[in-house]
Amino acid sequence: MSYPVFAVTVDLVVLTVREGELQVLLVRRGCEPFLDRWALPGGFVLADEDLATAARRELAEETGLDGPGGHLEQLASYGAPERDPRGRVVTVAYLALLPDLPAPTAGTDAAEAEWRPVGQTGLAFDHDRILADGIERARSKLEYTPLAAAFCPPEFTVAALRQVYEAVWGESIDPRNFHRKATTTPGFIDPTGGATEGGTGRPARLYRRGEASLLNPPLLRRRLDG
Amino acid sequence: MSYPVFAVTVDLVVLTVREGELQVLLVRRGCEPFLDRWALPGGFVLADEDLATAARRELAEETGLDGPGGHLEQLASYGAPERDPRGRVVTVAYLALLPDLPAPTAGTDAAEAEWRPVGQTGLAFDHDRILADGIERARSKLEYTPLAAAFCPPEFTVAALRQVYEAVWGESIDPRNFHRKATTTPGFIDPTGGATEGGTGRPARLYRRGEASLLNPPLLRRRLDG
DNA sequence: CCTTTTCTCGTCACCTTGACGATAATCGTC
DNA sequence: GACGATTATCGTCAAGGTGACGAGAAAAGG
Repeated sequence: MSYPVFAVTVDLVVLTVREGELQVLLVRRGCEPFLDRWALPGGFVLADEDLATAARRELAEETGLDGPGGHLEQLASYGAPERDPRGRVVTVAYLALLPDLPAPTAGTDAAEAEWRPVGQTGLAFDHDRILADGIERARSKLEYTPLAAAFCPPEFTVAALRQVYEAVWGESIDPRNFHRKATTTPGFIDPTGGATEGGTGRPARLYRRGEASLLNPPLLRRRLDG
Repeated sequence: MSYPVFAVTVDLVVLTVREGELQVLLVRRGCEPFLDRWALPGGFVLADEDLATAARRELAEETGLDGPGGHLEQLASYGAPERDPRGRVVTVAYLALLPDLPAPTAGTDAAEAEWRPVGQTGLAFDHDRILADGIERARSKLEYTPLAAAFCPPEFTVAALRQVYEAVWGESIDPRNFHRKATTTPGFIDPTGGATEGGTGRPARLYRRGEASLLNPPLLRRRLDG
């Protein structure tokens, strides 16, 4: 039995909240095809490597990060016959949510890598589509899981968490209602006992990410229509 | 630049509601590896074929069905290095939701294909895991989308729709509250004007699947805990 | 005609949410 | 040190959704 031969890559939709907006990590391609075009970071899966392992390796290579912070999950796979002019390539896209930590793209290779506001189009291959799918997944995940905390440092305030929601969803949220929701939904966030110092206004209590995997009840964004 | 060589397959988690319970289409393997073991139906992606096209082709081959009824979506990809002893194979799993139509597995090839209650384990490869992921996806989809109608024939009653929910979720639902929810959520179901005849009890109105892609508000199952 | 069955509609208490007022705790300035 | 600005936190209230459950409507069968 013979069967077609494929190459398999992983591509990463790495999202963070910087400067009050949702941004994505993009690299400028240094070789053909799509030379000099912006693209999602990614690379080939090695011969003896699991898909998730390849995704973690690429993420570490591009960002220098690896630790327990943030979140990485499989997004979807894309395998249209003509998506890569070099041949038959199937890519498994992963979605990463990272806090806005100091090391901005201070990794290693990846010609130039930069944080760019989402909404930029004209990416290489079918990466416009993959990015759009990743953003929608992130927006949806914030509704049903406590993963917004993956965008925050280990300890954060309710206001910081709210600003994540506002940046990812692109809509403003009432601070008082959000505070009630965040502090009363079981397993969403846990108080550390500490508080912020030195800022303007009343000091805010600090929280850690809660242990729940699902928000119950969920925190739904406003839907315009069905 | 050289890179590892892969084979790519699609595997299908085909679910239906039969005899009041959730069932999955399984085939008995006719060749090594895992000879005679139950497995999800699937096959290799052809040289010039898109992933979704391959999934639709396999679905048609195994079930004989193809029409507009039902629902097919990508589930996830699985590519552990040792998941197939023949070599490096990445599989893209698809989830199909089908009504319980007459032609039960009356397709073509696929040595023996049968509807089996979900919950059966001991499948070939990593298909236990894929099946579990598919079931969880289906349960979740029923919460946020009108896709339960994909398990029903084109025209159906509210009671039939409720029985789909009960079978997929494995819990009983109050018929009166479900009726209110199904008939008042915009875009969930649309009345055809017709009604059932000849059954026992009061005739039930018939409905078609609504045009909404998302239930708003969603229809959440009971969660034991976060 | 009466019972059984199932569909459909109502009622009521409870909870969650959106809108928004009020208080608390800090900083900067005078 | 008093005062206003700023932000965090807590309360209040009405509207809407949900769970629990009663009751009528419309058929079949004896």
